[in-house]
Amino acid sequence: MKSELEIFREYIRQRGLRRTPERELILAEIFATHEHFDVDSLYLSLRQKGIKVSKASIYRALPLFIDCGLVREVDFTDGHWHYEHIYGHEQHHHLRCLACGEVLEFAEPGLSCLGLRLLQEYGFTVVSQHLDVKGYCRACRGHEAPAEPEKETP
Amino acid sequence: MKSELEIFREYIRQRGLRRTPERELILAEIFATHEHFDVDSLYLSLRQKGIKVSKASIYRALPLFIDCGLVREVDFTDGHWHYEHIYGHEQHHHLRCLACGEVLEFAEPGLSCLGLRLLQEYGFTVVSQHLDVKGYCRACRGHEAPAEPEKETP
DNA sequence: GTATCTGCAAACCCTTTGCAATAAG
DNA sequence: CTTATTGCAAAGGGTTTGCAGATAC
Repeated sequence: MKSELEIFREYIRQRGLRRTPERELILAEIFATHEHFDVDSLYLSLRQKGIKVSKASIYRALPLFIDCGLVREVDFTDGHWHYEHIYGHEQHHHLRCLACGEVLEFAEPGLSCLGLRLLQEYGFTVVSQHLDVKGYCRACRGHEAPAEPEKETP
Repeated sequence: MKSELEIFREYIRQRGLRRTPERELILAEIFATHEHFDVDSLYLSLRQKGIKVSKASIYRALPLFIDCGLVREVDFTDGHWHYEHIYGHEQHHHLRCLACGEVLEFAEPGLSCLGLRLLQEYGFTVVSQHLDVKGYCRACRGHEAPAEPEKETP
């Protein structure tokens, strides 16, 4: 299996873009980080390692990583984007606790045939699918009651 | 079945908030509108009817509607939030065309038992779940090829 | 009467962009 | 050499907030 760096260099070459240390340092940091990140946390963790890259460069590099399928936008809950690296990571979805903000990942194999169904039924070609579940995690359950019980058909 | 206005008034009363014409006009407009909206379109459609409500009031009213389960945030694709009214509307998910931006709705009954599974497996109490699918609609299919074919396990 | 709500405009904050200097190919 | 990229700082744009006046209750 190719490394993320190889994937990225191939993408860069194909597009006639330029291989720069900044982009590769940012990419390395993204894949060194355990999970979700945002621009600010990424910027800070680079700085803490003594790597000086401007936020502008991070903002300009992210669309490239997304475009070549290494990274995806996850959510926009706090008024800014959160991202995660997806290459080499099982397809998964997210549980977000409304009380503590914790994010859990889970798999939903039942969705594997959804793409085919959407193609047949709507002529829609699926590129990505993500299930976003909000609620209360085990620790917060009871402490903070949900406003309304979930209903399938209100 | 209670009307959205009744739901909202009950919510307002319970919280000791105040029933104002502005909030109810905004709510009425949201439910008069066919589907998805954003703050700007809502503001403009109110204005076109000669209803003067400030954007600040809209921004301050939306969290209330969301909190009482009448409205939900849908996505943040264009750099700002989009919303939809959900009360009295079948639970559904979204297909977003990456080429033309069109949004289709579809049902996924297979997810109806997900809540129970997440509760058993993770102790997670589901409040809401939304499946966000990106890809290319029938009209755009072929015109603009997806960057990477979808893979279940990369 | 008192506390909430509205409208206005300014403040906020994340993100984008213009520009000159730098560096990749 | 030519053109993409970087860093800086300023601009952008949706959202939030402070404040004075209006208004529910």
